[in-house]
Amino acid sequence: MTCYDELVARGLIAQVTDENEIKELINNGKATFYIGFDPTADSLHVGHFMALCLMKRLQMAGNKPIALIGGGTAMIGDPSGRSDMRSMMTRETIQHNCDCFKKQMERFIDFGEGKAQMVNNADWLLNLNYVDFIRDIGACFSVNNMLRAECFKQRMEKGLSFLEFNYMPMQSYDFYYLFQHYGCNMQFGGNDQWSNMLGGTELIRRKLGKDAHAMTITLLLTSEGKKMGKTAKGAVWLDPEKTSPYDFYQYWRNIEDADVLKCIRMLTFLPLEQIDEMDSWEGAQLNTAKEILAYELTKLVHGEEEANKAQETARGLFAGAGNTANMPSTQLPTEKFTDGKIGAIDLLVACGLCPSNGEARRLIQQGGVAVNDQKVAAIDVTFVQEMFSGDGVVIKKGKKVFHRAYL
RNA sequence: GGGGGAAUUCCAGAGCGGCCAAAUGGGGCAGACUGUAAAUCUGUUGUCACUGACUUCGGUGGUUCGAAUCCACCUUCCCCCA
Repeated sequence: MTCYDELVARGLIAQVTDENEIKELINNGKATFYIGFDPTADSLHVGHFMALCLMKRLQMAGNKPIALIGGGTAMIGDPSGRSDMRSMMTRETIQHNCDCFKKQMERFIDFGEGKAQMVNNADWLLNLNYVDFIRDIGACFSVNNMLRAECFKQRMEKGLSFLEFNYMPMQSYDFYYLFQHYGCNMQFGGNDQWSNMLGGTELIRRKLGKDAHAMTITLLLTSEGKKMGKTAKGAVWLDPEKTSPYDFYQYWRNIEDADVLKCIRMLTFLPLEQIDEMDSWEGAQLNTAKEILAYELTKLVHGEEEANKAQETARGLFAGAGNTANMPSTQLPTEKFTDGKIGAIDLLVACGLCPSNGEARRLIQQGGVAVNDQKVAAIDVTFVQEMFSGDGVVIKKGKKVFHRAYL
C-alpha cells in the first residue's frame, strides 16, 4: 500500500490541490513539506498531535518535513474560524512558547541531519519592511477574494481587524519563502487552514510561475461536531505537567462509542488490517477498543512505561484490581489538620478537586464523594490524620475522578 | 467625518430605580439508569463563617434613602451614511 493510499484509508486527507501530483511526490519521497504551528500556548495539544503524526508518517515514507514555528505569525494571530480576536501576546511569551514547542517536537520527529528541519518564521517576518511588503506581496492578493474565504466568514459577522486580516498574506509569504529557500514544495495543515494555504500556492504561482501543493488534514471532530481534544477545562495537552499521562489516557478511554474507530484509524500507527477487524465490534466490546486507543496514544506521547502505568491505574480503579500508585495525588501538609483531623470540605479543596468550599459542600450534599469507597454522608464528616499515612486515602469524586491524598 | 445602537454571571441572552446573586437556553458538575458509552430523567451551577453576610452587571465619577437599571465622561464593538 502506498503512503498516499494509507493516508486516504485512515481518513486523514480532507482536501488536496492536485491529487495526482501529490501522490507522485509523497509516494516517492520527493516532497519537502511544511506544517505550521502557532505558539499560542506553552505546550502542544492533541490538535497538534495529529499534524505531528502525519509528519512522521510522511517522514517514514522518505519525505522531508519542515516544522515551522510561527513565532512571527503569532504576533498577529490567526483569525480562522474564530469568533473573537486572540489576545495579543508579548514577544517574550511567544519566544517561551516556541522553545517549549521545540522541545516537545524533538521527542517525536527525527530532526537528524537531512531528515527534518525546524524553522521559525520570526526569522524572516519580523524584519519585513511594510511598504516593500505590501508592494511586493500585498499586490498579489485580492481583497474581494479574501473576504469570500471561508476562514473569515465567522469574523465578518463580529468584526475583523486589519491586523488579523494580514494573517493570510503572512502565512502565504511563509510558503513562498520556504519554497525559495528550502525547496519546500508542499504545505500541510488542518482543514481550517485551507484558505490560508491556497493563498500560499497562489502567491508562488503569481510571483514565480511555479506550482506548489497543499493538502489539508481532516480535523478531528467528535460526533457532535466539536473539536476533539477540548474539554471544559481546556485543551488536552501533550506536556505531562499540564495533562498527566493518566488524565491523557482517561480522555481517550472515555471517548464516545461513535468516535473510537475513527480515532484509532487516524491517530494510531496500528496496521490497518488490525483496525478493520475492530470495525465489527459493538456494544460493550467497544470498551476494549477504547482501551487500545488510550494505550496506544499514551504510549506514543508519553512512552511505553507511562502508558503501562496509566492503564494499570485505570484498570485498578475501575475494575477493583491492580495498583493505585499512579493516580493523581496530593501531599497534604500537616497544617491542613486541626487537632489531628481534617474536614471533608477542606480535604476536597486541598486536593484541588473543588475550587471553592461551596462547590465541595454541594458535591457532598449531592452524594458525589466517597473516601476509601465509603460515601461521605454529611459535610461535617472529618478524617483523622493517621488515615493519610502510608499510601494515604483514595478520594472518589463522581464516578470517574479518583485522587489520592497522603501525608 | 456624520448619525444610530450595544457592552449583564462560563457562553448565548432577559432584566419596571427597590420583591435581582439577576429569567430562560446551552455548557459544566452531581444523582438515577448503564458498558468508565450515548440518549433520557432529577438536582445543582458568584464567594464566605451558607436560614445570614459579602462582592458582581465594560471603566470612572455623579444623582438618589436605594442603581445592572437614571446622568456625565471614557473604553471597546456593531450598524447605517460618506
